[in-house]
Amino acid sequence: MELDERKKKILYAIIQNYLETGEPVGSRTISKYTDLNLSSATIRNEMSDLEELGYIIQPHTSAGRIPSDKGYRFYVDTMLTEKEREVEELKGLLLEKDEKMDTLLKRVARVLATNTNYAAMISSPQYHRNKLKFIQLSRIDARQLLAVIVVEGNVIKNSVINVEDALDDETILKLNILLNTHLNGLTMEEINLGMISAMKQQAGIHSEVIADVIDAVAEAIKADEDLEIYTSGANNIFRYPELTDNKERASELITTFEEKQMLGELVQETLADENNTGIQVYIGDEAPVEGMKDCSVVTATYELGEGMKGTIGIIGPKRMDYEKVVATLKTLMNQLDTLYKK
Amino acid sequence: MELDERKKKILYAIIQNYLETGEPVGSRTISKYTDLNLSSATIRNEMSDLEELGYIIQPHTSAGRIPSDKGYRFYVDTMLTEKEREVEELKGLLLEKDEKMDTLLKRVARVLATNTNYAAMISSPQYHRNKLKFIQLSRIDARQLLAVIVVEGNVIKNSVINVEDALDDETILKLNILLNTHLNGLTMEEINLGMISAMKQQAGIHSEVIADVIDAVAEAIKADEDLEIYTSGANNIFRYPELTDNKERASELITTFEEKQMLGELVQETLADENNTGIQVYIGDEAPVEGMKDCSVVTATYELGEGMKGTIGIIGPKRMDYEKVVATLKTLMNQLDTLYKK
DNA sequence: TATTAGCACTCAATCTATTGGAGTGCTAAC
DNA sequence: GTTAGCACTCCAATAGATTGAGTGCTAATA
Repeated sequence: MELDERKKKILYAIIQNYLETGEPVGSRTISKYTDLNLSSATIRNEMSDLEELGYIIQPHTSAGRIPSDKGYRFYVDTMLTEKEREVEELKGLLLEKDEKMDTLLKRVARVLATNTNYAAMISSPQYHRNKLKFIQLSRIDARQLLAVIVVEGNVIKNSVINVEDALDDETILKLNILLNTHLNGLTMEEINLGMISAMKQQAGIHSEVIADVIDAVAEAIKADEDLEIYTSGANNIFRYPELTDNKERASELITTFEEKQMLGELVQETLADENNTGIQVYIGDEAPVEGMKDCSVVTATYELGEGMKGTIGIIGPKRMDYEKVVATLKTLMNQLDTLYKK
Repeated sequence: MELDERKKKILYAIIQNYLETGEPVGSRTISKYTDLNLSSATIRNEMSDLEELGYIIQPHTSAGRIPSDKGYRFYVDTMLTEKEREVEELKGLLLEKDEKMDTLLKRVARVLATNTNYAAMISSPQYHRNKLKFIQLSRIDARQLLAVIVVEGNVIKNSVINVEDALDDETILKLNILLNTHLNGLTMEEINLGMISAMKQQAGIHSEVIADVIDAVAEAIKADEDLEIYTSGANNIFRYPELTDNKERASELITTFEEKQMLGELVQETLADENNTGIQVYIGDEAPVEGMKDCSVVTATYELGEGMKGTIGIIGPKRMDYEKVVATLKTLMNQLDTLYKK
């Protein structure tokens, strides 16, 4: 048995109705709502077929039908290809270039959450492909050095290095030159261990101290450790009884938002997806995050200049307003894009 | 009518029983549990008095009694003065000096939450009294300067400054000297506007550019904006039906944990309390945070070296195990103290 | 005078029918 | 292939009935 055109229409109508009401939908409703001009009995037959095909589910005998994950998948796929709802206005978002990265991201998360009434997350941009722009060691103390590393896009990292023997100004100057000549202009990936050991050799005399220093610098350079994730609107899950009626589940969800590492997987997966059409939808089990089996997740990859990629995600119930969410995300991406071009 | 010794004993017993069970406690229970050897009828009379005095409440006729906020207050006060439960072990906390501040604080929050089964928060230490240790401007680009500010205790702040006209190395050197001679060794509070304008004057020639630079430095120095607050265990509220049965309230609480600014007030209030015995208990309305009317909050001020003060808080239901929480907090403070002394 | 036993009363919580209605599946007719 | 009709199912809501923990009051007791 295949999905003919009529079945598709009916399935679409069922899901749309369910998204609106959150209640199981019966044959009579569809018979009246759609312009198919079919009696409820006919719809019933078709629904029976759709259930057999796995697109819809009956919570119990004598109840209407609700979409299965497969059904949602059908809906999302056809929706994304066929419809192109004009982009909505994003309320309350004013982006300014000078804003600091973290406050900007926090604000974006909040605006997304309040505009959609779902939970929102946003990851700080990863800058793997970016070039090292500036390295500097300074002495702040007899026994302490400060390493400042600046990457293109003005991402800055600091690291305090404890040294056993005091270094004189000249040594520090030499080290600075050594570091900059070797490393400047390189991307994170181009810096390898061989290079570092070569530098250690060149540094020669103070090898003990210098090894420490270079190690610390290498440590500071490692990018992946500062994948920051900001969330907002976790409280929105309380709007959807199917997510909060079971307290275990609710607690699990809240934990996921609070202990953000788990969301990290979502970020990785979204970024990894190469044939990236921009927006991805995970329904139920499809999401790579434990404890989101009852949710749907819509993610998007944003870009703030070359190589500065991050992930945005909206987490809500399966019956979320996919159209609106997708439209909202698209608006946002546009805004972030213009922001960078300014 | 006053609280005689017997009434106190009964009240104490009622509250303790309620803390254990979470159920309204009746006269018969008290009659059996305590060693007062009084019949339930007598207890009833006493309870009637206690209710009149406002220490306990009857949720409805023919129900047992539960403590009022005033009752809790009595309990906490007598408990804190009389009992000194030996300090419990804190499971899973290994503090190391070299750990970065933010990961340290996150871990402390998590350990507190898992040890107590309540929600925990911890604020980054405020360093008002700390001295400026090191300031440096560097050029990272024709049009961009990087300001690095280090404060005693190795708190580091960066700020990228855009300048219209390129500065030559000499100017930057001069600026560095100017900044360091004027500001080094000063506390945040000792730096005032008069001083800054004096510096602007001295800088003289490049006044336009220099004004920008000094403004940016002043901006970066402002301490209050980086009051970071870390939370953990928000999900624990689901353990206590009285906090989550009403979804509105639950949602409000979760929001408070997620949007951490509100917790900031708690931090301010705790730090402000001068006659600080170390640990404070807020019951219901007493807490300065909206949306915690059904909660109790236990806060403590920790100190990591002179002037580096921060706030720890445990948020749970009113019927929390105050003794355990207080003991746990005390252990923690000890550990933080030893950590600093190392 | 303080304490207690005894009893009537109250009220939330729990259980048990009972009912109404939304919805289905099936069959027979169109 | 479509539809009307009907018996059937099952949830959800409602209304009693029942239970039990707990109270307040009174009268007896130490």
